[in-house]
Amino acid sequence: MDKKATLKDVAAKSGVSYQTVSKVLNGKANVSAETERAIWQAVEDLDYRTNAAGRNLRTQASRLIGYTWTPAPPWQPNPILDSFLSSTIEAADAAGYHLLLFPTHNTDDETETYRTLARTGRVDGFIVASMDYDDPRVLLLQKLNFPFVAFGRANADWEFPFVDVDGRAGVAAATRHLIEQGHTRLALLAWDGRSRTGDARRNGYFQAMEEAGLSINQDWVIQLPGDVEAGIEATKTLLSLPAPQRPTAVVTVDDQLAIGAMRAAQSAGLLVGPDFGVTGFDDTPGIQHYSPPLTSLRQPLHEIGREIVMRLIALIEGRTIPESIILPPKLVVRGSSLRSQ
Amino acid sequence: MDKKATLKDVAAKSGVSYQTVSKVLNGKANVSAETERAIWQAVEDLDYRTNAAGRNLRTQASRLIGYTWTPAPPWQPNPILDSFLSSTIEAADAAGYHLLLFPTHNTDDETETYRTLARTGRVDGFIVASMDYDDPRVLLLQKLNFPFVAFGRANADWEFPFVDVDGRAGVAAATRHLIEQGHTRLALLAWDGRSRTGDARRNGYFQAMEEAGLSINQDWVIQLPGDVEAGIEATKTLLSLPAPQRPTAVVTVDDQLAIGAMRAAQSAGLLVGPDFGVTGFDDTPGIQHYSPPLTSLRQPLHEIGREIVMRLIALIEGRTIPESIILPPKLVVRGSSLRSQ
DNA sequence: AACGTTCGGGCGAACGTTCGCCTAAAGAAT
DNA sequence: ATTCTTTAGGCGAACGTTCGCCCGAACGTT
Repeated sequence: MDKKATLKDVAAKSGVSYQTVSKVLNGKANVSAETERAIWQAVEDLDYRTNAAGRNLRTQASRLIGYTWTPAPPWQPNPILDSFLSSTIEAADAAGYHLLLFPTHNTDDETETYRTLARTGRVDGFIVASMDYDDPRVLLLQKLNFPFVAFGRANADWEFPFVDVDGRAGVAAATRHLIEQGHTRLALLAWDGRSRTGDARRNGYFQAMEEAGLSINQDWVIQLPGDVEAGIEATKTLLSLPAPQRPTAVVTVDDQLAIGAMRAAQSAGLLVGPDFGVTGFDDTPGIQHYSPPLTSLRQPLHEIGREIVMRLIALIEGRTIPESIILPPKLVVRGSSLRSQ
Repeated sequence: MDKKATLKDVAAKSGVSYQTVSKVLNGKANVSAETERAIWQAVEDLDYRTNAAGRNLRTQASRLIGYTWTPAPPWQPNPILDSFLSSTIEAADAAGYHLLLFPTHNTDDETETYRTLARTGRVDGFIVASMDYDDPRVLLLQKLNFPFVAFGRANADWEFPFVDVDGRAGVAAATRHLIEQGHTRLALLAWDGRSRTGDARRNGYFQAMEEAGLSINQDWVIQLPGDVEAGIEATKTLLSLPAPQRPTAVVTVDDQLAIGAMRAAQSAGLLVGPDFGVTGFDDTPGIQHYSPPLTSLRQPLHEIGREIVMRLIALIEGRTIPESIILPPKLVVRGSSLRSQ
């Protein structure tokens, strides 16, 4: 590495003190036009750039935002990573921040990494995703009084800034859509375990069913892990019900489950769409090329990233932060849910 | 934010000078067992963590690695991002480094961001991906004498540390596999434009065809953008050839093209696999659930991430760096390339 | 008794900024 | 002619580390 020019080098070259150079560069100066020109000239000649470590030390800020996510197994697509990261990075960049990625050590205490990053001043704030009830990260960051914005919510009575997607409204829309297609016997594939996101999506189904005056068969609501295999198994079970109780469509809370449902229905000789309706959640890139293309709910990831970053930076910089928001997903209708193709 | 304990606080509490505390924490001390205990006790009591800005300034290092990628359009899956990032982060973390993500501004000079990040000392080195011939980033970083390791190669006569995947061997294996399935008329869908990666993959096809003594029809080699729509169009063209010159299988250089090929073949009433063989490249997560599941080439992303990071950190820390390596992708055979299902 | 040696730890300095306060000179106002 | 105000920029200090050098005391050696 070549050594870099410092403020002192620029100062020496332009004949002022280095503190004055600093002021000029930060627009806080009170200097003659001539001096200013000389300084900028020297900056250019030396290709001077403010040293990040020096600035960080002095300002007690890193201009870094921490983010982590739980990587999917290699055979499972991550429906949102690319879009979410790129919109986040872009928004952060516009405000002079960068994103720092850190790993999730599932071995030990999962909050330890957050604590270290916070206390060492490595990052100025966190984007906390994959939220869950009683999320220990929220507890920790609140105790540390450290800036963060969540993607999603936790316990109903916890207060913290967040941006969330209205999973209930989304799944309700999908359910209504299937009902409009003429289905009356609709099953639900939802996640097992309790999570706020899972509860919301499940409730969307209940809400839409109730509003349509449709009864819900206990056997139609299946809780399972969110992967294709589980979706296949569950759908097989559904299709083995006696004909009058057999559902003609299935609403799912993620695309993996929906893919499983499609595969199982197809193995059973059903035509997905006309015979058996399926909807997913996330609009995972690529599902438009499945046969049939999968109807799904698309989260406004670009907006989510922007809104999260905007709030977080306001929080970091001590400005007042806009109210938390809940954004609606968009139902993208494709062949898997259409009776007539 | 609560204020954090510094070395001086720890020193005051344990009755030594703060410099001594620093030495103990870094294992360079020469102190009595008793003093050492007292210091560690104070560290624990105060929950002291080394301040990153202070250390960075003093050591002239950020312990940050820069990475950027070109985001895919939202409807296109990114086949490698999740796996590559997580393996990279993990490897970096193990060595005490973090990953800094920065955006690609396609508006202005694309190297400007690299230059700034390097000269401000924001990062200690780069992972440079999406390599191409005459890549200006390589030129810049070499001029700056700044540490980087590339994922992929550029011009044949350029020398720099890299980790690459043997695209030629991969596509050759896919081609041979189709030949073994009994195909003799094989087409190739390859990227237009020149890129080292594209050339390598294309050459894999030529190599395998030649080795098998099969002749190549000019019409069978199509250069096109790497997306599904282009794949569909190109395959339609192939299928409209007079029967004797019509290919019975197509080798592609990425999964998007392969998906396009499958769709076009299916629209033409062909059974993909038995009637028409297709292979892709990247083993994009999710393609195992297409109908039929797509045969593809899987890059050893976990190993790639590890090897890149290992080299980069060696470079940064001035250690001797292992030779660059070229890793083989693995052919994952699925229904799209099998004659008998 | 004078001399080295090791042990245990102190101390000054520097990394590159930013920030608040100070001041010399010049011009304006009384 | 004196005072007041602005203009233009200097200066000291501090952010929290790490590193090399120094030094006193204790100990053992001729």
